[in-house]
Amino acid sequence: MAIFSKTCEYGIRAVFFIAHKTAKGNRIGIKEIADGIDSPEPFLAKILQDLSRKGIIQSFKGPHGGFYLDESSLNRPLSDVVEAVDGNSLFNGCGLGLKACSEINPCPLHNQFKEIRNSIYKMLKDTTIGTFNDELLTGIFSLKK
Amino acid sequence: MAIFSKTCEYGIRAVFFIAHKTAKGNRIGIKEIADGIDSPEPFLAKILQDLSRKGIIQSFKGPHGGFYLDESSLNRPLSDVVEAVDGNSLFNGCGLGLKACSEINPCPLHNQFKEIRNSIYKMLKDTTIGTFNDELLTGIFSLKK
DNA sequence: TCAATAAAATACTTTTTTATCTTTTATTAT
DNA sequence: ATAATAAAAGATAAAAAAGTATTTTATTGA
Repeated sequence: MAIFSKTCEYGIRAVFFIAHKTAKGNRIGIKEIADGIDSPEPFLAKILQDLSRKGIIQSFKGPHGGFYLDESSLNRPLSDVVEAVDGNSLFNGCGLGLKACSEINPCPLHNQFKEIRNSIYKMLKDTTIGTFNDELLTGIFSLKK
Repeated sequence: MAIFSKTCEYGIRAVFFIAHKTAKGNRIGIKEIADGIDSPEPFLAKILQDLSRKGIIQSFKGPHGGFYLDESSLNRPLSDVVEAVDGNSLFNGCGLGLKACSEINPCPLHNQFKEIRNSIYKMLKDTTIGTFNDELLTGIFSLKK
């Protein structure tokens, strides 16, 4: 098992890619994004449509249309993307799958998981969609392969 | 998305349950385990057969048969259970799903995920199947609901 | 207005995960 | 030996996730 669903992995890679490709007000098409992050195009289209509907990214139809990010979207934490796609069970669900697990009715690993969930949440909250724009321009980070 | 698959959640809950129910040399049947951890019985049977085949737990057929744990199984780290069921991608896979992600070809979140994976691994390595036997006897921990 | 462009929406297929059901094998006690 | 017990094995089924294809809507520029 991976931490995120495939949908979420593609979604995060896509928002990073869109961020660094549309830094100066332009837009980018689904084909180029899918190619840039090595994902199946029609599947990614659905993911981005969903993120667009939820206001996480922006889009525009027609010629010279495409996906882009406005200023406030660039500053969104990655946790918003994850929550939009995978929900918030990663941040507050029980590690052993118990619905009623809580401080007063804990599973054996309750406290251990609380720490881990918090560190995942903190990491995603402290990283914005635009965080890596500079580094992506220099090519030191990979979003495909 | 949860951290573990359903299969793995049931597996971990089951080994904890078997550990505390068979502390004094006896065995426990699949029905009682499924009931004790609130899991679908035939599905759990599959999981336990697999764990038994892999030597993570022990079993015995026939009257008074059932599942149990020998001394060395009780001292196994939980990471062995997780690895047997979900594989080791949780411990060494890329958070963004990139096959070739590594120190020399990192994804943007490579270092952040390394820390998180390490803390998950450490937690599972430091916890053995028998770790909670005493606490489970007192009923302070829940394995169902 | 019309053709071209590109995302949105919808419907569908495949694969994987989760779950169930049936038959077989091993063991015990009578 | 035989009947009862309980896990092992195998075959199927249902649900969810991943992926594809087709049609519709919005926008632009000629």
